[in-house]
Amino acid sequence: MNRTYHHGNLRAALVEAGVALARDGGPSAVVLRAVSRRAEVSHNAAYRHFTSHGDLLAAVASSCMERLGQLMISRTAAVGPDDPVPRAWARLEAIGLAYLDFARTEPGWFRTAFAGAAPGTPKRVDPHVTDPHVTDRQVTDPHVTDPGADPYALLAARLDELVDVGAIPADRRPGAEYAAWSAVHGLSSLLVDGPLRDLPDAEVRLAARTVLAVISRGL
Amino acid sequence: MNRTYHHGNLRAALVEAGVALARDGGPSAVVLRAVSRRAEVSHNAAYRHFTSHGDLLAAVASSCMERLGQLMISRTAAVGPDDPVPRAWARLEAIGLAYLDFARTEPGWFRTAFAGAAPGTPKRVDPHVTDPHVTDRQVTDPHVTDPGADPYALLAARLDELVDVGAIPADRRPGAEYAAWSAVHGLSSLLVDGPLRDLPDAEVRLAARTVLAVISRGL
DNA sequence: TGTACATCAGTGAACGCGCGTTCACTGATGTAC
DNA sequence: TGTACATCAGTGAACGCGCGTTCACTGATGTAC
Repeated sequence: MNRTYHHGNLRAALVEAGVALARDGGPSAVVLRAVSRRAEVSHNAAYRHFTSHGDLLAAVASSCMERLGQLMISRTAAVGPDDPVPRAWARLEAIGLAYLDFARTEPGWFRTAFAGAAPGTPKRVDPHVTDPHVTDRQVTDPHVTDPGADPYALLAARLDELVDVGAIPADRRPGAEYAAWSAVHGLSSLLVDGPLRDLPDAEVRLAARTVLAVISRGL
Repeated sequence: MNRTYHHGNLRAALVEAGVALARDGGPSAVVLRAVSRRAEVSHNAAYRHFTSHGDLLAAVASSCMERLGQLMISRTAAVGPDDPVPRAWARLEAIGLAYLDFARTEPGWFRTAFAGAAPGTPKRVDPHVTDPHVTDRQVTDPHVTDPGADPYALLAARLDELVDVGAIPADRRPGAEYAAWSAVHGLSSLLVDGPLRDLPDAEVRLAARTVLAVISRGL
């Protein structure tokens, strides 16, 4: 980070500052003036790189989402090379646990990742898009810089693997991502933000175990 | 609502006004001054009935939570009187669908119901409480006026029923509420607030069906 | 039944706050010749 | 290599805004005698 009058990479520095603020305070801490302050820049400099506060927040949210994806990737890679079937199950469980751990250890980032599109700034998904590079069901944020770290895609890959190795019948595959994602995301939300906020650790472990077991069994 | 200088029931009127605002705008629309305006009262009158804005918001959130519970109750009651086992399953599914429908048709209320305790105003749950009237695992808001309309308790009752009629083995009961609640809450959140916000209706139906099927099968 | 008085439940004005955004500006950079 | 100049990326001051909260107040109500 050079210290000339022209910053050099202010956009990235602002996102980084926003991520740091989001870590403790969640999305509401990503305040334009506070972010600028932290980046040691006047509070209107951000307008050279973002059209509005919401635009900046969306970029910060994408970065948080990517961090979640990175954790999922590293946990998947750490799963030992068993037989294909138990391995595929273990890898699914690994991304589920990564998701839960991310939510629990970085609640600010977790909340920010899913607060990217405020009401009034809906994230449009046009189902009739014809661009061949756009997959059939694109739900991720286009600003995520590493498309390989998209949590949704990572989940879909695990489910495909389960079908490929014959662990689950192919006719169970449609909609399976909704079930798996909902269960893990729901527990995360209830624990981070919701009425299970103060659940004792032992209960949290029981909840995590049960959720993952019910999903595996149910698929 | 009498129109004397002394309102008579301003507390209830403020909560009602807050609920009306939350319906369109979610929790962030429950602004102390806006609520007072809607109740046609000066904007500091609320301090006769609530200690702070957060206190008012919590009361509004409880009311929203109660509405969710009421819908779950009425849907449960509408389930036909089959044999005990399919009936118990149908009743579980009914509360799950009620939850999803509530989230989809009243997103403002749904978001407000779960926004009651903002970070900084944690809802304390003391696991060592000795009051015999407090159940073992109290997670609900003490301000809910109808304790019978507590969504968590309603879910627990359905799961107990499933065990009672022999639909699921008793050793599957512990933690089952986490799995069922997480899955349904997670899908609701992803659809209302999250990346599945713009999912086409057909996909929403597939998602709902899959989530409920996976949970039933997994239990 | 009438009156004095304490208490309750509202009012109206004002406070300081941090926010997002806009404006006219200026210093730094890159390019054409 | 040097210079003129357009463009880029910052600055500093100011804007209006609605917010939660506090203050001194006053009209309405209920109670004791």
